Order: sequence, then structure tokens, then C-alpha cells
Amino acid sequence: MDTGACVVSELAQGMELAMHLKSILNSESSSETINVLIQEIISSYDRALLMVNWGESGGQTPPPAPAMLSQPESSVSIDDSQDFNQAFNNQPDEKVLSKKRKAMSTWPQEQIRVSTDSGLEGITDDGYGWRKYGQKFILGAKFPRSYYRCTYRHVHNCMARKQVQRSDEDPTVLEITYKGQHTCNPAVKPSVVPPESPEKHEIKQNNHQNLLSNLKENLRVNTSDLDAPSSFSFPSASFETIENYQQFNSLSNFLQGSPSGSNYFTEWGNDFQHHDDSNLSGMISTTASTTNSPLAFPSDPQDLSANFPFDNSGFFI
DNA sequence: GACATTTGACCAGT
DNA sequence: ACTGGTCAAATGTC
Repeated sequence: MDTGACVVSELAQGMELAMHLKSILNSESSSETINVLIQEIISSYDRALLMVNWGESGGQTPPPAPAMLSQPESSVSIDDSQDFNQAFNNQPDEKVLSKKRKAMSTWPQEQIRVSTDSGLEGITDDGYGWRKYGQKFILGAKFPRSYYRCTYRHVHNCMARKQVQRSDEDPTVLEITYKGQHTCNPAVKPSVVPPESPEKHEIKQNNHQNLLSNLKENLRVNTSDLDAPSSFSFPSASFETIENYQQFNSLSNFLQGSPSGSNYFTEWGNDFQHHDDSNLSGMISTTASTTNSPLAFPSDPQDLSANFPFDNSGFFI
């Protein structure tokens, strides 16, 4: 099956699952059933997105779905790579400092590219807290590389790290490399982090609603043209002055979900706007896969069920 | 005061 | 020796 057909199949399956979900949300189904359905919908779109990306990069069929949009604690089966788990389990003891860096190079690694041109600030937020611990100009690169580690490194001995670098070719693209796996669980964060204030909760809810309404208004998937993935359009918004490094750095920090930034934008961004020229793979591309993607889908069943934006012809309504 | 970022210095790998 | 990655003191923000 070619990429386009696979994408259509995945999207169709997602739509079917969404319909099913919508129907059972009106009945008295268990929350477990609902969660399973939601996870399957997410996985389905996840695979479709991967296919689009791989299709564009060479028209190949993607590797087995890594469920890049799924949370690690998902109850649905995820294609957990054995290599990944082995590498994860072999994370070095921090005491062995002399061999630490060498060992770290073998940690599971995932690189994604996120375009800041999309206005999808929240798309890089993976629900984890990150703390910047360094910045360095890399030889041959126009822009500095920023180093982040998990905020709960000491609390949960979480050794997850990530590096963020602006692309030389396209300054609006952030290349984010994740190293290691979180051993902290975002679900237990409230024991460490104070509960969200009502104001923040309201902001978050508004973002959900903005997301959905803007998706409905602006996002269209032309299923008849899926062999040309660029037709899968995501919107665009203007970026700040490129030459101003400080501005970029501030934006970068904002994107990384630092507590002073946008931890509250945990879903697919909050400011979709229509733009015909941007394309999905330019906005997001994955060059390696793990089960712990930074990309998050709305997890609230209400958000997913409300006016799920496909019609029968495969278009977003 | 607590916590985050910045940035020069230091360390380890090649 | 060079480079990338990390540390930690200084500084900023809430």
C-alpha cells in the first residue's frame, strides 16, 4: 500500500473511531473504553502524520508506528522498541561521571523539527518541566544551542534532557533533540507543583476552544491529493525579528515550557491561522522515534468529541 | 526567598 | 588542541 493510501486508511479509521467515541459519550460507557478509543484515535492520526512526513522525505512507508503523540503511560499498546527499552534501562549511574558522557551518547534519542512559523507555540510542550542549564555556540552553526534538563531531575532522579537549536537553513525551524527518557511521571507532578490556579485553568480551557474553532475554520486535509503531502496545510503566522537573538532566545524559552513561559499550552497550540503555503512536514518532522513524544494531543474527551472536524468526504469541516 | 536563566569556566571525548 | 556538554556563580523574576 502506498503512503497516500495508508494515510487515507489511517484518517478514515480515526474518523470511524471518533464517530464511535461520539456515540458512546452519549451513552453510559466506562471511562476506560473512552480512553482506549481516544488513544486509538491519537495513534491513528499519529501514524498518518508519520506517513505524510516519510512520504515527503522519499515516498517510503514509515517504520512501525511509534505512537509519537501518545503519552508513555498510555493504556493502549504502543510499539515500544526493544532497543529503546534496552537503552533506557542501561542509563548510566550518575556516579560514574568519568564514563557518563560516553554512556549518554547511547541513550535513546529523538529529534524533531518544529516551525515557529506556524504560531503553534504549544506544540513543543510535552507536559514536562524543563530547566535550561546551558547554552553554547556550535561550530558552523549560526545560532546557539540551548541545553535543558528535566525540572524534576533531583526530585525523581529524572535524567531526561533536550537540546534546542534553530535551523541554519530555516531560522523559523527549531531542531529539538531529546536525550534519555523521563523517569518522572507528569501525572504525579501535582505532588510537587502547586495546583493550577483558576486563572491558568481558564487560559488552558480557552486555548482548547480556540484550537478547536480554529481547526474547524482553517485546517483542511485534501485526501485526493495525499501523495503530495504539501497539500496538507497548517497555518502560519509571522515570526519575530530573526536577527534579534535575544528575542529568539526568549521565544525559545517560551516554547520550551519553562514555568515562567507557557506550561499551560499543553495541547496543539492555541493560535491556528490559515496559510496555504506552509506544510505539515515543514512544521513537524521526526527523524527518530521513541514512545515519549513531546507532541501532545488534546486529552480531554470533551475536546476530542465536540464537533470532531471531519466530514464524510475527508475534509475538515 | 525560591526558583529560573545567563554565561564564563571547566571537563571529557576525539 | 579543539569541540560539545555540563557546572555553578551571578543575576533576574515573581
